[in-house]
Amino acid sequence: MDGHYGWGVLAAGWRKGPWTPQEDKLLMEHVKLHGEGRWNSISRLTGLKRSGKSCRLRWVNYLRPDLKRGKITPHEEAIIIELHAKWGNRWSTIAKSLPGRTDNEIKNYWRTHFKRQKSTKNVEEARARFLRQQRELKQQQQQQQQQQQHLQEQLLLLERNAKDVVCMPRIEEMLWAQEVQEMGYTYNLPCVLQGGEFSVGWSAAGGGEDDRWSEGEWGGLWNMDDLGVLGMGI
DNA sequence: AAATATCGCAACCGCCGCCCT
DNA sequence: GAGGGCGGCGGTTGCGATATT
Repeated sequence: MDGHYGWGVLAAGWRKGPWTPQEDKLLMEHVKLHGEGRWNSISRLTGLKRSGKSCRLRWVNYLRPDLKRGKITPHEEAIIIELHAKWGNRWSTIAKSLPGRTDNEIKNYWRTHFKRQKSTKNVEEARARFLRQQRELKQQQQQQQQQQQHLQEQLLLLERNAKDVVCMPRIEEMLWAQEVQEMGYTYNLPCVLQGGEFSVGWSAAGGGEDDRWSEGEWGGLWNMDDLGVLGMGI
C-alpha cells in the first residue's frame, strides 16, 4: 500500500498505515473515558492524527476488549458457511452470530478459505440445505393456514346454525384440541351448553415424549427469531 | 539457498443510510 | 424537503510471514 497511499505519512493532515502502540494507547484511553462513538472528535480531543473512520476501524477490529483472539474454530466455520448461505456477503450480520469476531475477520476468513478455490462443495451443500429447509418451512406455513381456514369455515357453519347449536367451541380451542389429539390424548372441547353451563376436559389416550419444540440442526446454530426474513434473496 | 506463490491480516476507500439543522 | 456530517458496511489493496518449487 505504501506505493499508493504513503504508509505512515500524513495525507491531508491524517496519518495512515499501521498503528503504533502509542496511538493504540491514546485511542483506548479516549474510549475508556468517553465511550464509543463521536469518532471524528477524537483527533481534536487526543491529538491523534487519525481520521474518525480510522479510529473506529482500529477500535472495532483490534482494540475492543471483547474480541476473541485466535483461529476460527470448526464450529465457527460451520456457522459462517451456513450463515453465508443464508445472508450472502452481509458480514456484519454474520458477525452478530459470532461473539468476539468482527465482520472484517469473517470477511477475510471467507476470502482466504472459501472464495478462492476449495470449499465450493461445502458452500453449495450449505446453500442447498438452507433452501430445502426454507421450502419445508413454507409448506408447513401453508398447511397451517389451510387448517386454520378450514376450521374457520366450520365455525361459520356452526354459527349459521346457532339456533340448534349445543356446543360452541372457540377457534383457538379447536386448534388446541387438534394439537392435543396429535399428542395422543382425547380432548373434550369446552362447550357452551344451552343454559350457560360449561363442559371442559381432556383425557389421556396414550402419550409420549413431547419433542415438538426440540431444536433442529439448523435452529441450533443461531437464533430462529429472524426467520421472518427468509423471503429475502440470497 | 534463492525465487516465487500463497496465505492471513490490517487498513484503506467509496458508497449508503440515518440524523440533525 | 435539502444538504451536510457522521457512522457503518462491503470491497479492495498491499505488506509480512510462510510454504512451495
